[in-house]
Amino acid sequence: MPRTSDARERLIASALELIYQRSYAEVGVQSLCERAGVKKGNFYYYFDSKQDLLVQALEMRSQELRRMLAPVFDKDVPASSRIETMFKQIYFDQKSYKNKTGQVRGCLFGNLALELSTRDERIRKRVDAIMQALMELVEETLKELIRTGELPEIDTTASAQAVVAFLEGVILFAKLRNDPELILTLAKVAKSITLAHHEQSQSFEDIV
Amino acid sequence: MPRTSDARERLIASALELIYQRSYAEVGVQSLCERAGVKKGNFYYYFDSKQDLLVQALEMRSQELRRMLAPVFDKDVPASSRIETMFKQIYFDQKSYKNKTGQVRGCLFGNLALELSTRDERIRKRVDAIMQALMELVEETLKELIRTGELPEIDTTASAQAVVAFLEGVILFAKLRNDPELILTLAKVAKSITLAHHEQSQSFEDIV
DNA sequence: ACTATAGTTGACCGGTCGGTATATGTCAAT
DNA sequence: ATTGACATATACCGACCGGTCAACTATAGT
Repeated sequence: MPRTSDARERLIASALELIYQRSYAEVGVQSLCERAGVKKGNFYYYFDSKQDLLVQALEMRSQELRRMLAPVFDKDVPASSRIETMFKQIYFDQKSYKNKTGQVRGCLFGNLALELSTRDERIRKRVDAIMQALMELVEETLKELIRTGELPEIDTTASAQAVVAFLEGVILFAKLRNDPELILTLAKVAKSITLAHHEQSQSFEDIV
Repeated sequence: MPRTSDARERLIASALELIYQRSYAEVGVQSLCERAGVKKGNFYYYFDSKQDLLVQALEMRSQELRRMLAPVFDKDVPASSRIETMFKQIYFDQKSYKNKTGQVRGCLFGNLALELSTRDERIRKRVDAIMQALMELVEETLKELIRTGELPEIDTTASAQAVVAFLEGVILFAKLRNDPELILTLAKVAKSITLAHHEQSQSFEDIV
């Protein structure tokens, strides 16, 4: 039997929209249903719980992220500009949302990481896995730069971690200031992060 | 007439504890009162609203932060090691909390920045101001390093911004992984961030 | 001892929370 | 035409939400 209802999809879309803009705790099942045009009793036909909906919405959104980042980390874009391009891509994303709604909503995964990491182990693990996947894209890029001699032999895992942490921090500030331009301003700093690890406990003079 | 009750202080302490560990939306006035040993009706004798309590708690916590960071940014610690020392200090803070409770709680201001920036303008402004103050400590450090020739002439405002953004990103990951060691690992990357801005649109080779 | 005020209390408000139970409507394959 | 899965709807649960209020008690300063 074919699916004949898109209520599930509408609920996931509503969850993505509302939880992204507000927060998980602040968005009730009721408002989710209202936005999706679904009666509350019907909600639990499609999802075991509010948490279950979030898990499935997270899956959807992580695929969106993958799709958005695919051209950025594609083989035909030079490795040396991928990370900066990623920052720019995220900048455009945040900016277009601000143009629509007046608000910078930040990174859904970052938002949920801080809201739910200490409260919901299942969500924590999913968000962690998504971040891990992003880090692997960055790490692959770094490895390629080492292969081509554009980067020295550094700890690619730690450096990729640092780049993604910086990205999340930058997005946090963009949300706090409600100013997407900040992402663009700080994007160029990102590449310097990759150079830190092989310098160990060097003083500033040694680097300069 | 002198103050004869510490209920206000107990409520603020409870708010700091509970909101830090859970989130603003998830912690109700009721649970706040239970922890502080105060009846709910009494809560509104001391605070206009739950939001009002958070504002005042934020004030308290920002003073704690200032006190915690004062020795780090003191004149008798060399400017070249202040930023790294700040990371270490925050590492110890997060680690001691994890030893007590089993959880990395992250940065209260970062948590609230992501949870409430789009929802509560008053809180947003307060958190922004606190972040700004931290950035100024970092910026003063950078200026001193330039004065002593340990750093080239860079855009200190943007670099300080980048350092604090990185810090917040690192803390976010520590919370997501529930692993404070991450802060220590990534601390050494911080200094390289300050070197990025005067490199403009340089390629990786130019830096290496 | 009195009194003004600081502090406390419990009952109550309308509304929402996540979740459940159950009856019914819809449609395709047999 | 009947079956059975898909799908929707209504009504309800106890608990909790942030917030209000009038009545009360405890105490410090006189």
